[in-house]
Amino acid sequence: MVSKKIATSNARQSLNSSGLRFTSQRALILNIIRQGKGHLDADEVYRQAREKQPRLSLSTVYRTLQTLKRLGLIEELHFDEAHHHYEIKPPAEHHHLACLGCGHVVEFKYPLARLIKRNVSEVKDFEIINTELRMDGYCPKCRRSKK
Amino acid sequence: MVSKKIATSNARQSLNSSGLRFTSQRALILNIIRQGKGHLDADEVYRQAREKQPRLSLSTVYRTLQTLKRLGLIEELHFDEAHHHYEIKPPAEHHHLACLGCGHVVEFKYPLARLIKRNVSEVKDFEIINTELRMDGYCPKCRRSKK
DNA sequence: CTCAGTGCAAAAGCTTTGCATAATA
DNA sequence: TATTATGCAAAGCTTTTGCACTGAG
Repeated sequence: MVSKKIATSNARQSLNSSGLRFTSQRALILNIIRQGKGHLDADEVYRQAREKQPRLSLSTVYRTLQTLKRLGLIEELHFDEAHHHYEIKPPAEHHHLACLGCGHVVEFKYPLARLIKRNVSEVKDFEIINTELRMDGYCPKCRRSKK
Repeated sequence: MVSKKIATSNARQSLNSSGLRFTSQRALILNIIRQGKGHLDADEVYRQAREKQPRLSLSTVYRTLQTLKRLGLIEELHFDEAHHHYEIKPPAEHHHLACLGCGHVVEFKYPLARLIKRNVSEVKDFEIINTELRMDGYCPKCRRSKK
């Protein structure tokens, strides 16, 4: 996979230029999130990571997630549940719709921040850093079998 | 306060018609959330509730929050932090913009669900139950004093 | 009178932290 | 070699649960 090597060297640069170190653990965790279908929580990252590095610890996962988040390499999402989810920070603003029936998560792009900033007076003078839209509902399949 | 008595009897009806009971604890907790400026987390509700009912327990707060949420009387919000926030469920769809500098939260109304459902093909066939938009950024004041 | 709700205490997640050891720059 | 990062174990928070007792309907 060509893009993986490029992405890895980008991550190395991001880390080094912040005075941080590029370790095998950080590379592994980043790759897991990059390839992760859907959105992974810390424990899922941990489980997948241990398949490659059995001695890796859960604390390292948590610390790495925070580091990567701080560097802007990944994004932290807040679902309904009690824990956080992570995904690679995408170039375009995008959002999430989760089915309450089957748990399936649909992603879609939509330039909301721009729209809101233009149309909502309370927001006009803010500098928007981050935008997260989360919707819940029922997908067609689950809607049918709901009752 | 006139509206309080009305709201209380509404809550009583909501509870009773679901086979649930209207207790002093539930009334108290609901009133605290109703009058709460901003968005309260479970512990803040607990602290305020104990001023009136010192023997009230934290478990009751959690159980009541879930009950009220299930009844649609309050809404659960997911901020950046590790715990949830609650507010009275407003009639119109509204959203939140939090300043990363001073923590101030601005609320604004905007009919997003309708808009998204109309404009995003991936969403068209879903039955939307809940929509939450959260944005972070810097308010004019904090933006100035940021550097 | 009956069953749902409460208080208390204990347990169960998820996440963070202290410290000695290992590894990067 | 000088720090930064890791692993391990322990602690910290938020939230949930079991059970006997209380109280609303």
